[in-house]
Amino acid sequence: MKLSSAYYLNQDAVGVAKDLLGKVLFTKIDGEISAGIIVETEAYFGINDKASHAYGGRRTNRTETMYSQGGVAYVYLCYGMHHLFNVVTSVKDEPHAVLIRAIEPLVGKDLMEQRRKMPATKSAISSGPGSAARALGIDRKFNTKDLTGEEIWIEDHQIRYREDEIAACPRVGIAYAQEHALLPWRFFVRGNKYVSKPNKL
DNA sequence: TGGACGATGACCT
DNA sequence: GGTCATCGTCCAC
Repeated sequence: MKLSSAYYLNQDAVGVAKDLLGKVLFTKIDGEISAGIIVETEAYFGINDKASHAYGGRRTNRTETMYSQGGVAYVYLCYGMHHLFNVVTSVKDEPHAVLIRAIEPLVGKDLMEQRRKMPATKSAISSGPGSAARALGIDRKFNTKDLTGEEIWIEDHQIRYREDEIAACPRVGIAYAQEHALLPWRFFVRGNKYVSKPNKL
């Protein structure tokens, strides 16, 4: 049920990004559990990906997390106010990661409503990477945490989507990545209301 | 050591 | 469609 450490050693972050759709992301904070179905992801593919923080092999205090062996959380602050959560994949020193861009609330909806100060019926509660992380209570303290531990983990609930239910399109907010901005490394579940905009092809 | 800049979202018209 | 909040990170000085 809980994804094992072996799952995260996969060296194909694009494949993992697609495979994570339908998996369930859990957090347990102060004994309280919340979880959501992953419905939107983006792959950041190693040192040759211009959109990645690790492009060109850049190694800094922040990016060091991405160079860890797969199976840890990479969380960083974006625009001074949003915590973005990534799943680190692949082997040590290969900085691949998958950004979780949206979840569908599944467990602990009341907790999410408190954190987001809006009803769980409203799609904005967990739509977009900043909102999804906040709904689950993920902040910078989760950076480098083990994804097979007791605070944050991912489960396989046998939710499977057909090929035609999954869309692949260019990633969001990375215009600076030039030609790499067009790579279809964003995946989402078609028609799911929690998918962030733009949610059409 | 300072200043530009985000893998965004909320609220406005 | 437009504006702007807000701060850690990175690199040029």
